[in-house]
Amino acid sequence: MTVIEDSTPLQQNHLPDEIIDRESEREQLQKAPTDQNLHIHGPRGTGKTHLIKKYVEDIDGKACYISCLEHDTQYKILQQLVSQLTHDSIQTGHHTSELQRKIEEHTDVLDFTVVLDELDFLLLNDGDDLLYFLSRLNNPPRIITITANTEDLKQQIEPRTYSSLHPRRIQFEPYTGQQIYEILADRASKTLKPKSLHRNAATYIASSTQNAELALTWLRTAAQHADEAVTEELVQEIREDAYNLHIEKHLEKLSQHHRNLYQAIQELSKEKGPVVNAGSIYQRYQKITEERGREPLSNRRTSDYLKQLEELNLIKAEYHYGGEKGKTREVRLTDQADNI
DNA sequence: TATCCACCGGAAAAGGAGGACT
DNA sequence: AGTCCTCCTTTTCCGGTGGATA
Repeated sequence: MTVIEDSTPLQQNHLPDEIIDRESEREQLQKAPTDQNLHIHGPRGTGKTHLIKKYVEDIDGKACYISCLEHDTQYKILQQLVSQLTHDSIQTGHHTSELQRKIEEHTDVLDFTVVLDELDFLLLNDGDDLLYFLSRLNNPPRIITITANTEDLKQQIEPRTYSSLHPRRIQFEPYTGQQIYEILADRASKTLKPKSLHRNAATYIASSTQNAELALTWLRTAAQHADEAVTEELVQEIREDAYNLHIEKHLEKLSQHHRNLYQAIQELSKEKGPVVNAGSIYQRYQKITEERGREPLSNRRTSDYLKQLEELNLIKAEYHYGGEKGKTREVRLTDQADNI
């Protein structure tokens, strides 16, 4: 016995045609002049990527969507751009300027949009070289940047880049409990048998998180476990599972080393309390990695990886520059109490 | 006043994969 | 096939941080 009628709309990457409660943002997006660059900022799970992907579908063919989580250097993004524009794949080994020239050939004759999602991961590695290059072309493409951590691009990039980019900012606020409730109810109506999502269950989820992605993962997990209906008890029962699944989904996109690091923090915070410092994390990470028969990365390298986990909001870190604790950072896991 | 803590984070360098040319 | 180029990933090196302690 299952409560699921049509599992498609429940799946992780499903993009429903209608977006709930993002009317004003959608309007801002559609009404912005097409030569105006945009910077979209908002916490995770507020529908930024979702809305942009729909937008890209609407103006089909004229936009390149690139996630800087996967393509985190200027070079990789240039490769992506060239291969999307020319429809064939580019290997490594080329000169950056050669790729830039190819892109320039396209911009000269074609107006198109470049969407850079998760921009923080590019800025972390390569700074703003790519943004500078794109914005200073003769006939620059329209640039839409999306980030969860950089509210104001001006703080993060060179003044000369900012002045040629000069993006209009579109801010996504966290969903309210009411909105999360509506999203859940809507999704349930499309996927579950009638009346199988209890009102209290949806209310419980909606009062626990403002992150729509997490809320939907939660609903999905509950629906898969449900016999007759998704009840409040069931939703409470699987709370932990749903959250872990949500985390796993993010970690999947990263490397085994990231996962080992995360596990190290998990273990340590279970043993010694929630706050752990970077040194002990590294030691535990080494142990875990060696036990799996792999060579651990250097301390310096994992320091960068920790930063990436932080950017993804999987951990929180507090930096100390000197003082009684020396120069270090204290790390703890982001948990549901943080209302992500 | 010198030294210590504990590790951050920038810079440089090493090693590797792939392309272009001879 | 060999050489030289490119960029990517990772390591190595090291200066720096500011209160606590001797």
